[in-house]
Amino acid sequence: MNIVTKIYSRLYHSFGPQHWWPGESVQEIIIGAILTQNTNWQNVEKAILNLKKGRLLSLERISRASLDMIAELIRPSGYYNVKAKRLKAVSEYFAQRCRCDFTSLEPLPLETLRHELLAVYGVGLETADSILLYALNRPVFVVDAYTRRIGHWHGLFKDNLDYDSIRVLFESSLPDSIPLFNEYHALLVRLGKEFCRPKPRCDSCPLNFREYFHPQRGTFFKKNHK
DNA sequence: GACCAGGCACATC
DNA sequence: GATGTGCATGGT
Repeated sequence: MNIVTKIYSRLYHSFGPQHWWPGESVQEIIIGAILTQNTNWQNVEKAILNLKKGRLLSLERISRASLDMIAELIRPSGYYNVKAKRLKAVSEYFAQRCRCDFTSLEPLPLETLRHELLAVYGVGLETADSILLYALNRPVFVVDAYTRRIGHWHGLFKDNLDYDSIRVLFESSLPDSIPLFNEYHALLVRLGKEFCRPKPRCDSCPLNFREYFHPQRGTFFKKNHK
C-alpha cells in the first residue's frame, strides 16, 4: 500500500465520511467554491444565506444582478468586492456556455472543461478543480493549502512543488474514483482544521505528527510508513 | 490585538 | 518565473 493510500485509510478510520460538499444544489456548490476562497466556511454560510434571502442563490440571477447588490449580500465572506466580480464572471460563463444546464457539459472532455474554467476571471486551479469534482462530478483531486501543508510535513513532496504536480501525485497514487477524491480532500481539510493551524498539534493527531515534526529544531524529518 | 481561514489577479523585479 | 501585494470579514 502506498503512503497516499495509507494516509487516506488512517484518516477515514479516524474521522469517518465527511459528507462533502455542503451544498443543496450544483449552483450552490459553484457559488460556494468562489466564496470560500481564503475564508472560513462559517463566513461562507452566512453569505449563502444572504444570497438565498435575496433570491440571488442562482447563477442566472447573479449574472444579471448589479455588482453592488451581490457585494452587499456576500459581505460576510470577506473580499466582497472582488468576490462579487468573480461570482458574476463565473455565472456569466455558465449562463452563456450551457444556460446552466450542467448535464449538457457531460460530453466535454475533462481537460477542455478545466481549461475553460481556468480562463474565467476569479477561477484559479483550486477553484476550478473544486467545481469540477464537487459540482460537475469529474475525477480531479483538489489540492488546497491543507493538502500542501500535510503532504509536505509527511515528506510526500517539497514545500514549493507546483499545484499540478501535487494533484498528479495524488491522482496517480489512487484508483480513479470520484467519491474517493471527494472524501480524501474533505478528510484532509478536516485534519487540517483540527491539527495543522498552522503548526502541527501533535496530541491525538491520527497521522501522528510527532513522528515527523521536530518542534525544537522547527524542522521535519522523514520516517518510513509501513 | 494578533493570527488565521477550503485563493486569485496583478504589478514589479 | 519568482516574489510581493491588495482584497476584508469573523472566529479564536
